[in-house]
Amino acid sequence: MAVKKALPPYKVLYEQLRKHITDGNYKRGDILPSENELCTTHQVTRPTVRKALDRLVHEGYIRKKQGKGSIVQGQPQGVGILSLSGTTSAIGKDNLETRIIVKPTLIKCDDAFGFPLLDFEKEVGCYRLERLRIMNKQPIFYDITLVPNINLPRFSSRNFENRSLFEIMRTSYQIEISGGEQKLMAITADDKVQQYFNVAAGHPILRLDRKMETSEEGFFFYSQVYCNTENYGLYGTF
Amino acid sequence: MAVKKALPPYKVLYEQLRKHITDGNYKRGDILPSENELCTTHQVTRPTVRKALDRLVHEGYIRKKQGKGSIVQGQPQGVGILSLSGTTSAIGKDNLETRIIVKPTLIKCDDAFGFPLLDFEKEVGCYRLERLRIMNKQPIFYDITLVPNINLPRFSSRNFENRSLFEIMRTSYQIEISGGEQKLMAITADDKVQQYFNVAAGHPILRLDRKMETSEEGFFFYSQVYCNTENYGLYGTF
DNA sequence: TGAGTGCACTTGTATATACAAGTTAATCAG
DNA sequence: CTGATTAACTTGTATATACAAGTGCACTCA
Repeated sequence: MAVKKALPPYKVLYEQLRKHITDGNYKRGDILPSENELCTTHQVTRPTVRKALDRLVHEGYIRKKQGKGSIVQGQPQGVGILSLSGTTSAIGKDNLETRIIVKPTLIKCDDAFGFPLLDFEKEVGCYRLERLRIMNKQPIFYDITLVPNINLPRFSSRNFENRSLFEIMRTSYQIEISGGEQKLMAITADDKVQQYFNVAAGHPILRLDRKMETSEEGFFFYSQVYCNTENYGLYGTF
Repeated sequence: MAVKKALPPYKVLYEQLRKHITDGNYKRGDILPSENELCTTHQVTRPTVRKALDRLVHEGYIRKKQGKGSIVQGQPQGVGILSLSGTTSAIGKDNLETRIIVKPTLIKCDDAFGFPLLDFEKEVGCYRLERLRIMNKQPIFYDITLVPNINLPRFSSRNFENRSLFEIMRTSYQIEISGGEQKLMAITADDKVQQYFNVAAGHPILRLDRKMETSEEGFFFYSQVYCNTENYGLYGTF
């Protein structure tokens, strides 16, 4: 039970380099130590080093160039669709305000925005919360989130204002989002959305239904995001 | 100029296996020949075979299970945003028809759907083509593509019907899409789009502006995709 | 018969080595 | 001083080999 299996060397190296990048020890544009250097400093052979680097490349942390080296790219952006790109170029994070419309409430449901729920998820129920994200006094996102009621201590009483769910999951529960599925569509605003976004009837809205996979085997959560892309498009890299 | 560089063995094997999967010779659930078998049949060593398989895993064509083998997953869904998920679950590829509306034409432009063009791209001009993708007799995508006029032999005369640009790039020019940026928004159909999609005025449309990076240093291409998501949502994994 | 053991097969990880190919900077000839 | 060559680096690809670890089936023994 909970046997702490030693990480293979290539994963150790991967985690270490990754941390250096996310911590900012290596900045965008920096060149990582060469593969041979990493070999000697970590006492492994080149294929092992390359395996770690391959992973960093794949995830967008670094870029490699033959004859040159491994160039740090920085934090990969837009795993899925996360960041915003506005007509005004520079938008501080400070201008993004998050308001809770409906506090986390335990409900029973059979389906999460088109994604079928597992039997045990139906059984334990899900926390449901609604939030509105406002940028420069303008509502941009309205989202509904469903989180299955597995053992997440004090979940319903946590403060979700101005903190992303992803961040809470990671810092409070050591759960990371490892991937997911999403479905996108353009719709016209219904009454509720019209009101939240303060737009006219028939206004085009982007809707995003997502199922998030996590590092916790068998734990998923779900969200439905409505986005007013009139002034701010959804931006992402892939 | 245009030296036909021989593909390295691992890429040859990758292409071959990939083709077998996309052609349906290997179906979902099938087990690929074991790594050692592939070694003998292709006269390469295991690391080489594994490199090809790693790539297929990464792209979602196969899944590997230690002690068992390589299990075919089928067509990968949504590298970036590509595939479709309809209300009807099973949609054969056969039902997706691609029609060229405007054949590749060399034009000069300063800007590609919001992405600034490099100086040399402005100088050499771009091929522009327009396509309409039709599924079950219903137009789903309308896209405009801009490809800078670098040396791509016979580009303008190639057949783009029912073949993705990505595929042509890969097989004819050994150019792979390594990533990119995209911007998403919901809009209402303008006159042209209304006509192509045969929808009413004010119909919500999803617009996707993309800049594609390639394995060829400094070579990008651009597309603007209009999507009628009324019956088929855009589906992707991340 | 039935449960358990072991073997043969699979993929996972790692070493050691070799050469090809691209980049950069120093060196040398003019 | 300028320009071409060279040498020393970098990553890319490939071989050959070894053992660990997970899976599944056939065989054995109670």
